[in-house]
Amino acid sequence: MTVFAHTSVAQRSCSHVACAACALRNFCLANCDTATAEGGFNRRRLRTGETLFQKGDTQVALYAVRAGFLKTCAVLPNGERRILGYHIMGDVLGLDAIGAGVHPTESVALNGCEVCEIVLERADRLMNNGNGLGSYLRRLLSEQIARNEEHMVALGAFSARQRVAAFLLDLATRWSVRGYSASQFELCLTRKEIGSYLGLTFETVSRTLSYFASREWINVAGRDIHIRDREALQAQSASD
Amino acid sequence: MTVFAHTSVAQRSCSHVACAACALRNFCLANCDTATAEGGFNRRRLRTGETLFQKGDTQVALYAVRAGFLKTCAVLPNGERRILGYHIMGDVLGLDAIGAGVHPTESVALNGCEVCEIVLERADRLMNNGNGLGSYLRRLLSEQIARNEEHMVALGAFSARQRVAAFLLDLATRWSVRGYSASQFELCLTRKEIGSYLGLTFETVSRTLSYFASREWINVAGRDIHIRDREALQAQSASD
DNA sequence: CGAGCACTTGACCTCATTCAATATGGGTGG
DNA sequence: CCACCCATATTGAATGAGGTCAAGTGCTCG
Repeated sequence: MTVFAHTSVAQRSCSHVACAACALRNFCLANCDTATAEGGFNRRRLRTGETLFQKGDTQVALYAVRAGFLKTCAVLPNGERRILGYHIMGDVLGLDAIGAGVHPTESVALNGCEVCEIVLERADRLMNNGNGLGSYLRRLLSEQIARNEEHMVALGAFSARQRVAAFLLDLATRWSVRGYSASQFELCLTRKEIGSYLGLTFETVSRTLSYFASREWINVAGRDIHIRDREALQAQSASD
Repeated sequence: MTVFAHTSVAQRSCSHVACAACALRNFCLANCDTATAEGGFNRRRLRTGETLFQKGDTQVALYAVRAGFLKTCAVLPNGERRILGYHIMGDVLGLDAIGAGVHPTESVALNGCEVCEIVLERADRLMNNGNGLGSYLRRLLSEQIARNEEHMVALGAFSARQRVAAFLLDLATRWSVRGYSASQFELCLTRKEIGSYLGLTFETVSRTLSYFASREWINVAGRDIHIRDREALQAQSASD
């Protein structure tokens, strides 16, 4: 196994053919020549409902979403699931498993998905070569902590309307960052799942969406959302 | 500036005199010969109420608590603070700042504190030497994510009694891991701060502690807590 | 000794949950 | 193609956990 001693000049740009076709080259872990030079990543395809990793899995790996939509859940002792996060193309999953060497959560595809998998053992080998991949991952980890902290604030301090408004705006932003419409998109989550993520019941989520629709801030048709008044939602998500 | 090319055999044991006296050698970042060999860390002493770092600080650093008790807060647009975590000896702070290069939170001493400070720039230099310090930090980051996820579940799914019981047990565990009593300790937080951390009002925290005391599960005297029935608290924190 | 903060406790109220009834709609098999 | 089913979603009404407001105690510090 070759271990790379030198760092490419263009650390953050991916010219390797395996990744050049990937729409995620600006997000993905593969975004580093030394990684692809070692042979690229495993690809995995998942159908709706299929499990990417389970709580307790010791085959610890990181995953970059190439296509599709996944959720990550905490599994409570009574078997209940609470959604901790949802992931769209360009997101990285499995960051909470590095510490213990065991996945403490489970991740499930919400529609057809394709992910890049990199087994941690291998990532570790790559990262300790002073090639910048290590600090890239540290940044990812730290950003995840900062995002989770925002969600903790929402869960601890915001009303149902604030949470739902913030959720819609977060989704809109994430899609628009990736070049998609910020005003029209599909909730790939059921009302129940949104509730689980926001610490609310599904009835409350449904009522709140109806309330926003009645004010003509959004249009709702099942899981299709059309944001008509972003300002109003922003005001709602921020209002004391 | 010397950059270390070789890794000490005893990566995780600290024999350097500056750290040998430190009760935290099993936790602290300094727990690596190459770090101390480069000259040790800055030490900072803080009085009650003094700020370790503020939201927006660009002098990004990590901190290991040597003594004392600190809280980390999110600062809301209206100036309100929500407590995201509290830290006792051996904990590491500032992990959420690595990604953006700016501290997104603030940290305040709740009593007299001493911390080791390592500026990120310097830490980064040390970590890219294949000496294991990088993967040590990754583990810390990942463990922080896993801990935050547990707290997210608590905030989203648990009742007031469950949250307060879990909080007491968490504190007990953290003290006992460090060799102190798991049944008798001081809450270094006010009721208001506990409430902020748990997503509750201070009245609810007070009432809940009184309720536990009335059941003789704990004794409460101001901020001094005596846990008399750990089993009961555990049952309470887990009960549906 | 008075001011101010932390804490406790009571009474009331509100927002979200719970329970329930009723659509809606995609998928399957006849 | 339709009929049926089950999961999902909406909406209403009742309930309750926790929030809000308020009163009063105790403690610390100047």
